Amino acid sequence: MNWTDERVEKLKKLWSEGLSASQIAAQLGGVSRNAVIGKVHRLNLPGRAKAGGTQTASRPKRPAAATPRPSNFAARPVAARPAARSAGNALTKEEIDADFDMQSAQLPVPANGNNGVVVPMSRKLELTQLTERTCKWPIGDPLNDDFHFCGNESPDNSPYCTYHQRLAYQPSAERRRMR
DNA sequence: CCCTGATTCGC
DNA sequence: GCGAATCAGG
Repeated sequence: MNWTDERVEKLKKLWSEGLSASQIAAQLGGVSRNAVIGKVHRLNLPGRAKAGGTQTASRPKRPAAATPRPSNFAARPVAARPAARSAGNALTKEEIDADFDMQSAQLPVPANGNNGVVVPMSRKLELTQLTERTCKWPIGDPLNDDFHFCGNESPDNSPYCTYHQRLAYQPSAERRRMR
């Protein structure tokens, strides 16, 4: 992926809006957060420096000049993220609509802290802190300001935690029978 | 451990 | 110029 004018422009925009480097990288697609940060520096964009000026006491700069990286280093898989998230929001409208529908039908189950089932405790995550490992189950009205995501840990690459996974993947037939 | 940005330096 | 590796901090 190369830095086209459009991509640079978007980078500037998102960075100025305060999004984190990893979030920007996710939206641009095809780049790591390191790439974003590196680019930000090269563009001389204002970083997120600590005001005041104490920066960070003694920083030994870079320790070793001796073979930091082995030459037989194989590139990491990096998230094989096909940039499924186009531009704008992390979740497409379709995804939100579908999730929201299921939520309306099933969520009202109370947590009553007991036994093994139940995990309806959310971490009230903001959209900007969702990662590959956080449950992306939406909670609340997206139009409301108390809207957030579950955010509990989800196994491997699953978009949902184990609790919401079951709700999400129930065939509508079974759902109806349960109800 | 998760995340954040900052820096260095081989490519 | 690019960005992975690394560092430093929350």
